[in-house]
Amino acid sequence: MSEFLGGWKRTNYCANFTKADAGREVTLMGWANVRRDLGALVFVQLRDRSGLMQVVFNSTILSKEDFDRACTIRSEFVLAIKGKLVLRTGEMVNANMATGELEVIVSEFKILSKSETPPFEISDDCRANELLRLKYRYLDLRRPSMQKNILMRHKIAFVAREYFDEQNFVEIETPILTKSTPEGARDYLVPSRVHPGKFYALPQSPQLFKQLLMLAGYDRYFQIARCFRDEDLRADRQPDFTQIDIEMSFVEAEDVQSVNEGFLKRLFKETLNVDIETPLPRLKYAEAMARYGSDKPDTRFGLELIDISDVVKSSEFSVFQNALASGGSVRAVNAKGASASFSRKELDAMGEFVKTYRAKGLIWMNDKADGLASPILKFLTEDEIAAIRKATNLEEGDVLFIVADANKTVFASLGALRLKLAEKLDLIPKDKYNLLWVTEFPQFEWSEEENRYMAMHHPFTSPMDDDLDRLESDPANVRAKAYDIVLNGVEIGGGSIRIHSMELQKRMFRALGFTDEQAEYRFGFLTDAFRYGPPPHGGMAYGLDRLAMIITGSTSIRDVIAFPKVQNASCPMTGAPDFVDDKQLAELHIACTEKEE
RNA sequence: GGCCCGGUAGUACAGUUGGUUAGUACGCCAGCCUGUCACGCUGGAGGUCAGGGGUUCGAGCCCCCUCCGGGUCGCCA
Repeated sequence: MSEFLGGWKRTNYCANFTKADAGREVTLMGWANVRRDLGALVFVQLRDRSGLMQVVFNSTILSKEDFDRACTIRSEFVLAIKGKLVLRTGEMVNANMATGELEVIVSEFKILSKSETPPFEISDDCRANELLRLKYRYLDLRRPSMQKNILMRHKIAFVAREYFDEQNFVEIETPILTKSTPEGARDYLVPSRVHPGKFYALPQSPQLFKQLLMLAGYDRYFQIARCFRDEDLRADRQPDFTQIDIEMSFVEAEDVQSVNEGFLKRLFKETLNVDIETPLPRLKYAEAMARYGSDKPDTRFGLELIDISDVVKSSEFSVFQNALASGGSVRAVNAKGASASFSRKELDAMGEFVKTYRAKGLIWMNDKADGLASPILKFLTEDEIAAIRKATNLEEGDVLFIVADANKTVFASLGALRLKLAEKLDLIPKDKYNLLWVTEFPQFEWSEEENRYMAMHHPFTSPMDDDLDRLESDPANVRAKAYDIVLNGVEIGGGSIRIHSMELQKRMFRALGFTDEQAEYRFGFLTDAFRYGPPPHGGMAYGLDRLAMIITGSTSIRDVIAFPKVQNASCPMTGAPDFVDDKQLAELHIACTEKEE
C-alpha cells in the first residue's frame, strides 16, 4: 500500500551535499536504485535527479516493524526517508561515488510507492535495445545519462532565452494550426471539422509568420518553436522537432551572423566551458564543395578533395574521358600514410560504399613499399601517373581514392568517403568544436522530379545583389544571401536575408515556375502584407535537437528528445499514430478507405 | 520505395556440420548474513528461439514470405 507524504517536506536533493553537511538532519525523497541486504543491516542507494545517496536501515535503530518493512524495499520503490547525514570513514568510503564519503542513517521512512521489477536495469550500464527503452521511456529517462541530456537541453534553451532577451529580442508564439505551403517538405495535415474538405497544416517552420512580425514592427523576434515535417526519419531527423528561430529587421547577413556568434560563444562557454573564437570562419558554398565535397564540411581533419581533371584531361582512360566529356570532373582524396590500414578486400569495400552515392566506381592507388598497386595502372602512362602523383602529393605509404563522375556525384561520394576514412583512420579529434558559416549558397536547385528550378533554401530568400539580373536568364548561377551554421560536419542551423520587395518576390515566384494566380493563392497573404511597408529583414533558425546532440556527445537526436519517434514515425510508448473512432472521422468528414490490419 | 545489419529466458549474449533435456552472466524469488557498495553464500523459478510456411527421420541453425528495430540512399524549401 502506497503511503502518503503526510506533511513531510523534502529538504535536499540526494547528491547536493559536501562533507561539511555531515551532522544535518535531512529528508530525502527518491527511487531505490540498488539494495544490499546484509540481514540486520540494509543499504539502499536513493536516487533523484541530482544523483545518489546511500541510506542505511539498521535493525538496532529501527523498530522491528520498521526494519521488516525496510526489508521489503526493492528496485524503483519510491521512498521518503528522514535521518542524519553522517561521514563515512575508512573502508566505508566509496571512492566511486560522488557522495561516497557520506550516508544517511535512517530514523523514519515511508514507502511512497512500490514498483514492479522494471523491464531493464535503470543504469547507464544498461544496454537494453532502444525499442524497449522507448516503450518504457519514462524508465529510460530515469537513467543518469538521459537525465544529464535532458537537463543539458534545458540549459541550451535557457541560454538562448537569456541571450536573445539581453539582445532585445522578443519571444512571440506563432500558430501550430496553419496553412499548407508547397515548396518544402511534406506537410502534416489536420482536417477541419468546421470546413468540410479543408485542412490545416502543422508548420514546417514559423517562416512566414516571423517575416510578418518584422513587417509588424517587432524588429527582433525569437521563438523556441516546434516544427513538423512528414519525411523519413534519420539519426538526426525527427518528424516533430524544435528550432531556435530568430528574425531581425534592418540587417544584412553579417549582422545576423554577428549576433549569432555572440550566442554561440555564450552557449559553448556555459554548457561545455569551451571558448569559441569569433568571428567564425566563413566558407563560400562553392569552396566548401570543392574542398570537402559537402555544404556542411567537417573541418576537424584534412583529407581534402583535389581536382585532377586538368591533370588527366588528355588521358585515354575511358572512365576519365567519359566523366570529363559529360561535364563532370575527376577528383581525389589522398589518405596519407594509410596504405597499411587497407587490405585489398577493404579497398574494394570502399568501392561498394561510394556506389551508395551513385558513383559508378572508386579508383584506388595504393602506394605500397613494394610499388604502386592499382586496378587502373595498365590504362595510364608513366607520365600520367607521375602527374597524378605530383598533383595529389602521392607518396609511399599513401592511398589515393579517385572518383570520376558528374560533379554532384563526385562531391557526394568523395564527401562521404572522406568522413568514412577519417573515422576508420581515427583522424577526428574529440573535444574539438569547429563552427563555421557556409555562405553564398545557390539560389536554385534543378529538380528532375518537378522538371523545374526549386528554391534551395526557400522562396523568400533574397538573391545576392550582383546576381539579380541573372534571375531569369541564368538561374543556375544565381547566388543567395543564405548561410548555414555548421558544427563538426553537422548543419545545426541556417538562414538568409529575405526578399522585402513585392516586385522581387513576384519575380522569384515566377522563376520558380508559379503562375501569378498560384502564387496569389498560396502566398497571397504575404504579398498583400508586403504592400504595407516591409522592412529589410533576415534571420536564421537552429535545430535545437541537433545542437543538443552534439553538445551532449550523443549519436542520435533521440537521445536528447524526451519522447522521440522511431524510424516508421510511430511512438512505441503511446502507440501513436492509431485508429480513431468512426464518430471522430465522421465529424471530420473523413472516409477511411484503407486500413492496416 | 531501394540497399545493408539485426531479432534466442525479464535484460545482454553464446549456441559447433542440422542431432539427447537450448546454455552463460546479470536481474528476479526464497533462506542465511551488522559495513555492503559489481556485497557474499545456498537453493529455486523463468524460453511461442519475432511470426508463418517449406526442406528433412530430425530445424534456434538451411530455404521462402511476413512483421519489427537500427543505419543509409531517395526524400528532408
